[in-house]
Amino acid sequence: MGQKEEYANSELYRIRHSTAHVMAEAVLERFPDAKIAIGPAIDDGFYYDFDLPRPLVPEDLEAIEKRMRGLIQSKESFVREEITSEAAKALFADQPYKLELIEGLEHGGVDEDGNPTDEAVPMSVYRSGKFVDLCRGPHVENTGKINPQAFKLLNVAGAYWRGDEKRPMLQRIYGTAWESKDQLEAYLWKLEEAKKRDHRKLGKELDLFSTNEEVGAGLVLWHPNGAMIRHLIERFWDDQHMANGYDFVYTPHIGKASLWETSGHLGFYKENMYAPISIEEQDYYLKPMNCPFHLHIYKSQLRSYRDLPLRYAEKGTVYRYERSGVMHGLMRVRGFTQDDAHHFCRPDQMPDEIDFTLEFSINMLRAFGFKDFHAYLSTRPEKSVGDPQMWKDAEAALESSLKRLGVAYDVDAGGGAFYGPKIDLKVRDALDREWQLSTIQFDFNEPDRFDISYIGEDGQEHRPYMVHRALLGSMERFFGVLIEHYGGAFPVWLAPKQAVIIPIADRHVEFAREVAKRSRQAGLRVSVDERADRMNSKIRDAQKEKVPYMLVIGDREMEAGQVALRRRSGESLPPMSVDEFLALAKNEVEKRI
RNA sequence: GCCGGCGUAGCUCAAUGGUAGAGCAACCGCCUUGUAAGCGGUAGGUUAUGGGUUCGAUUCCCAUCGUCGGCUCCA
Repeated sequence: MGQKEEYANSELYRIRHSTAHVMAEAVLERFPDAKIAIGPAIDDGFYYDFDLPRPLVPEDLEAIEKRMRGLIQSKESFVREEITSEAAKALFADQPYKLELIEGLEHGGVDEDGNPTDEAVPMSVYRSGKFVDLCRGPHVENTGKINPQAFKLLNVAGAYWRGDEKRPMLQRIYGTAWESKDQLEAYLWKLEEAKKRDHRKLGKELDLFSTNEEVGAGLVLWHPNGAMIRHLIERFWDDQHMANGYDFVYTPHIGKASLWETSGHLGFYKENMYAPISIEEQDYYLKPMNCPFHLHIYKSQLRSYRDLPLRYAEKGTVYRYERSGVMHGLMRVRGFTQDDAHHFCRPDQMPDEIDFTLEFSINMLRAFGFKDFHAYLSTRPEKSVGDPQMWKDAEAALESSLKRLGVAYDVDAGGGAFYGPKIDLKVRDALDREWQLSTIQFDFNEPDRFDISYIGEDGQEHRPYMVHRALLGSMERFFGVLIEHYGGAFPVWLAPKQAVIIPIADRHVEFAREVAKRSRQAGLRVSVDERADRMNSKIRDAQKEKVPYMLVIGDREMEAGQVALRRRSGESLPPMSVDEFLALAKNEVEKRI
């Protein structure tokens, strides 16, 4: 959070906030009847929300941007003025959104950034040129401090007034602003890079997955290449779980209404569930979660304290009704497979169990090339179920595990689910973007609802702790993140095709097939490009497919019984024997590079 | 769900109120090739779907589906 404050006090923050004001001034010139809402600085830029007489088009943005440059040239000073609420109301008499903000400030309430404030705040306005805005500041001295070569308006989007979907929809203009032209260009370059790595684009180019209008939105078809990667991920996942004390379970995709009544989902999660399927006068629901089934497996027999901890793992496919506008490639879908598990343990085992789970989670993610983690610890909200002491113990266990493992974390006080505190783990990818993957959540609700217990040393029934956890999150989302992290150039151990063997002329095909056969026997996924094309063209195609190894075979290699290895990096290695190549590949597969 | 945009061949894109065109890919043929595109040919589209306006719609309008940028949501 220190970082946040640092940013809020930086010159860059002032530049961005000031650029937002200049933009609002330009918009008001163009649309004198515009109603202005709020316009803060954000990470990488700024925005301003407007209520306008018509939708903005790209030409508007160009014109506004041009006018902004003019306003910047005139070096208008930003002048701060303290003001009474009466004066403010008079000043903004025809600006209903500002009036609402003023009222909010009068009573405490919500400030410009949407953060609650407890007490009346002194009101201030900032003037620059003809524009005056209710604003806490700070700003740069004058608009000339904004580098006209270092800002850009990016796009227009809808945004609810005050983020409330029951309030009016405004038009939000997003922009970015920097101190220098170079910084702006670096930022725009990063956006371009991100576009190139977009998993939806790469998914098509590398033939990894698709969705289909007729199948339905948010329902993913895994093509052979994507499915191979998923299989390899799952195989690794299975091995790790087997080696770490998990039991595998399988459970159905639907369950009777009564199951979801018991679990409580029909009470608090129904709007995210698919409508029921009715048969023999019973309603069945597609499962949005796996836990009720796992709870029944737990309940299927009497449990002793000696049986615990129990860890039930399942790559469970769930279906959730996501509103139509929220779907996004593989990141947000309606049908997805969670790498789910539920742990049941005694209170005395609980801290160790959390330690184990967090460490296991981090090790799992590390295996896929993620190095930077950031955790969010969410604690008890106002409305919650369960014994407050259990909450405290659980929160303490989560926090001490984070500390022990040295994971950087923020505390989201009161941000937990009503049924228990949790840790969410975010990873940072190759482009410094954060993605939420793992989650470790206590549940103080379902054990009660299903009335699960174990017999303790004392011969009495006790309620176990229950923890939900997903390490990768879901196969879909994890795959999406992985695609973007590697930019489609998967490490050798995950590459759907690890090597393409490229015979230069037809007379080399036979030897190429021999090399392919030996490679397959050694466990590699290879193919021979037997097309009647030039070697150059075959290399080009293999590069585009991002195949890690290209083995070129011509007269020289055939005579010497060797292969010429070209890596997708462009690096060409001196000719080597097939065995040498296989040893090299084996080594890189094992190292997971 | 909401605001706005988009939907033309497998892919990337072009064009028009008078029933659509290119490159790549595919297929066929020639070439037998040395580290990112050899040459020629063939085939491929009810312009997302359903309505409407019009003499005529792929183009204009409406709805639906899908999708993109956001918002809200993601117990």
